[in-house]
Parts: sequence; structure tokens; C-alpha cells
Amino acid sequence: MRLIFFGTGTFAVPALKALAERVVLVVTQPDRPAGRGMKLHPTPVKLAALELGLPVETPEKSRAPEFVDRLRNLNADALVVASYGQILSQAVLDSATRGGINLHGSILPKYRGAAPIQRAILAGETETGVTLMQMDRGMDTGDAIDVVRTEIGPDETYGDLQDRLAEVAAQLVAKWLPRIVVGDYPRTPQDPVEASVAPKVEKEDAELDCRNEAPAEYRRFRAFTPSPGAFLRTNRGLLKLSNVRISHQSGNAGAVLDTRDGVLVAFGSGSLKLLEVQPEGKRRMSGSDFANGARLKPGDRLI
RNA sequence: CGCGGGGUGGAGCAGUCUGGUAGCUCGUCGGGCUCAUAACCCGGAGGUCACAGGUUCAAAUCCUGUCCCCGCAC
Repeated sequence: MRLIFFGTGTFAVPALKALAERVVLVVTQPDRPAGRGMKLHPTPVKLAALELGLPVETPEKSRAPEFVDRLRNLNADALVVASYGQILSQAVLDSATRGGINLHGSILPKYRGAAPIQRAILAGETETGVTLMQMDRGMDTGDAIDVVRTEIGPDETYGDLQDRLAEVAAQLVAKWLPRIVVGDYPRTPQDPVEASVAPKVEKEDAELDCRNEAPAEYRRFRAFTPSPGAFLRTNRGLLKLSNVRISHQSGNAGAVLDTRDGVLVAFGSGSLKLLEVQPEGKRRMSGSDFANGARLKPGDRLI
């Protein structure tokens, strides 16, 4: 079995590790300047590939003809694709005998697109899953091969859930590949009527609004933790939220209700207890440390 | 050299502009009050003010360099 692995994000890493022995080439996005100082940063998949001692290529455009030739010459049985971040052209898909096999973090056809896990949490879904599918030219529109469903915990964050789904995905693809390479596997077309799209996450999606109801904003917190990072605009500056719990106590939106074991902030209905926060320019700290330094008392306004 | 904030008892901060007594909240230790308490009162311990050099009668504070932490943008 000869596989070419296309992936970029952490969601793809467990699958890569599970298949490593069969992978003849890892394709990931080029290193990009990022972070403070704009230094070049390799993708999580590239780091994992180097650790596994696998050859890595980082084409700017995977559809470039010379790269497609290179893929063809590898005579792969299949391309395994997970959170790669580039559209694969038909020519790329056709470069392997069984084409592209994709792992997607939702129960397709729901939440097609860039951010299925985050959008499912934000929408308050209680169930999600991983779909293994045969790629076609559309965005996550190919035939489903298999689906594994799982519950979303009431307090589960995007980070938690992604880690879990990534493991599920790794097992799922490892289980099916032997049948896929010999062409013996089911293909169920998606029902386009049920389809929905999960757009890419923007930074402003992660801003909590204390005028909204606490349960909705708690979902927002979970959907965007740890990345890009939920935050509140407070009268002490931007406050990144690392750990938050929901509470039924209520009061005027934006007011501090309690500071004993975290900062309890009133929302439109209910409240959120900020257990761990990170003020702009500061290190991450407990809610009570923040209250101490910011001299917050019950009754004060935070927003 | 992308922009910016910061390093002060164990924790989070003020004090730095306008050099001259080490401050606040929390924790900790001891005592007191209370039926009781994450409550309240009293008292104590604990800091070479990141590091190095310089200016000065005098530096947390002004100047120079170094190390470390973080936010934004990407």
C-alpha cells in the first residue's frame, strides 16, 4: 500500500501517525511567517512528518503541472487528505488509483467547509462525528464511505473535541484503507437537501457580548477555545478567556457579581464565571488573581 | 529588524513622568471575635525592585546594553 498524505492542521496529525508506515510522501502547506517577529513556522503536519522521518513537500500550488507529474510518478494507491487547506484539482485527485480519500470533522452533508467542529459547537449541536469520503471536485461533496458519530459534551471545547475527533478519524481511515486500495468499499452519495456550510472562523467570531444570553455566549467560548481564543472587551482592555464556567446567577449585563473563585460576570441572562483569563500583554492567570490586580469588587462594572 | 505592553515579598498589581521612608488586594503564620464561616478585627514573617554597567550626595524611579514573558497583526 502506497499512500500520499495531504494535511496541515493538528486534526490531521493522528491520521498521519496511524498511516505513517504506508506513506510515501507528505504534502502540507508551505512554512509561513507567523507569530511575533514574523518568523517562519512549519505546519503541525510538517513537524509530525519530520519527526516520523517522512519526506515532506510544501508546494505553493498543489495543482501545478510539474507537481502533479511528481504525484503521478509515485504510483500511489490513494491520497489521504485531512485539513489540507487547498482545493485539490481533478488532476491531483486522478494522480492516485483510488483518488482522494478525505477525513472531515462533521456528519456530512452537515457542516461542509473550513470549520465544521467550531460551527457545530457554536450552533449548540449535541452530536457530531467524522465522515470518511471519496473526494470529488466540490467542497466536501463527495460520496460518504463511513461515518462515526459521537456526542458533544456540554462543556467540551473546540480543542477537546478536535483532539477526540482526530483520533476517531485516524482509526476510521486506518480501518477502511485496506478495502479502499482494492476498490471494495461502499459509496453513499450525500443528500444535497440536508447540506449546510461551516464558514471559516474570523477573529471577531470569538468576541463574547455580555448583552447576549449566557448559554449562547458559553457556546461561543467553547467553539473558539483555544483557537482563535474567546475574548471580552472590558473596561480594563481586551480579556482573553481561557477557562470559563456557566452560572445561573444573574444581574446587570457587564457587572461583576462575585470575585471569590473567579470573576462572575453577568450576561443578558445568567452569567459566566471567568476561571482563567489573560489580559492584554499579560501572562495567563486565574480569575481571582485578575480581580486582585484589577481591584475588582462585586458591584463593579467590567464592561 | 512588523506594532505594542510587561518583569516590584508566594500570586496579581500600584509606585517610575515630577530620583529621597517599599504601598494595595490575595495567600501564609500567630492571636482575637462568632453557634458558625471562603466572614470580620488585630498582629507578624517574607522583597539584592529581571540582570549588567553608567549618571548622582542619593536610583524601583534617569541613561545604555542583555535576558525573559505576553497582547496585536500574520
